[in-house]
Amino acid sequence: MRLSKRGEYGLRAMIDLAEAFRNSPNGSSEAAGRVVQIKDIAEREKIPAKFLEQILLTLKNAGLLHSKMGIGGGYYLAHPPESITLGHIVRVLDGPLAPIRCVSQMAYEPCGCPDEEACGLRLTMLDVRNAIAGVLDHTNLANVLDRIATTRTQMLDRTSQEPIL
Amino acid sequence: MRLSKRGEYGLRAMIDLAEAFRNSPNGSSEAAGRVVQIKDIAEREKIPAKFLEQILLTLKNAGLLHSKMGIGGGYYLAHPPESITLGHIVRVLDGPLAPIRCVSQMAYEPCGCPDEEACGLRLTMLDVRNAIAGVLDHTNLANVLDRIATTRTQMLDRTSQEPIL
DNA sequence: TTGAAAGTCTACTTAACCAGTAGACATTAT
DNA sequence: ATAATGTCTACTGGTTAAGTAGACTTTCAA
Repeated sequence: MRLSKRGEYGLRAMIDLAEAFRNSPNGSSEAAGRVVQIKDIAEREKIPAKFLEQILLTLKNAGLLHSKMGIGGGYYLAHPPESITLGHIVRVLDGPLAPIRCVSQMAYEPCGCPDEEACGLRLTMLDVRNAIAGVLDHTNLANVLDRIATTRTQMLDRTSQEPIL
Repeated sequence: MRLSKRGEYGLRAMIDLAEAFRNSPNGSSEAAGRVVQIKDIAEREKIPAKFLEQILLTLKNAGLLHSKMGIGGGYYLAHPPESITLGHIVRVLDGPLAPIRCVSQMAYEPCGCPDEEACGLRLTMLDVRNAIAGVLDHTNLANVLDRIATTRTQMLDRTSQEPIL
């Protein structure tokens, strides 16, 4: 049930880019203030730059990122963080979420058991698929950013309160 | 997010053995009537016998199965179907359920991000891990058998009613 | 108009892992 | 004894994961 490094790095990079998006002055042109270069992401997230390059390119070809070439260029989100789900990112980089193909929505294949409808394994794996998709398809980049922020705040609250109590 | 063939075959075999367990006369000795031979499972479930051999051995060494050697021997569940979860089986054959190790209960490893507590990826992957474990650790072999039975019944109901309506 | 700084694209590499096969061995019932 | 079973270990061929390399293109700015 593993997420590959591709998937992991891709998600980290997208979160990084979502932060840039949010921090960019609004009202500015599409790319301005939101472009981030591969090497900056690679450095911050500790990802091999050449590997990240491929990953971002894949994400771009899938329509999740836009890019600007040349000096001052880089990558930026193709859509606001609210409308990019982690499920989408993972599917692009790691393929179907389903543990076995006979319960996959995006890459269904019959598994060859005599009766798929009444296959115990299939029914359970469908639950697993739905559980995974339930999380990943309902979490978008904005949710992730918010969660980081509130977790940080909670931590600050705790440390500032402890000495008082 | 894939389940390996090892995992898939192992689950199918365990469900097969659970059926044998349930069909065995109760009150009989531990093994009697419940032993099933590798080649029978392999045939029914269309699994390469030599591969299945390894899988069952692994499951035995993990304490989920018992076996009887020699003529008339075979494998049988070490515990009643109610007390063997699919989560346990999958962990034995495929390792941790968690998508990344920094959210794994059975094989935790730090992922090296500056602040694990406030890592957005980690928080979301923890949700995913919990979603998977929620299904797999709360589904046991008896649940699977019951579900197969009720699904079959529903199908029969449908076919017998359709001509009437 | 040139060159440096970015992304683009394709091929390659190395190691690990997956799925399966092979075969010698141990145990048990008849 | 011997045939039917499980036990154990090694091997293999193919695929994938993770990363590296390098030539190419586009853009900006001096």
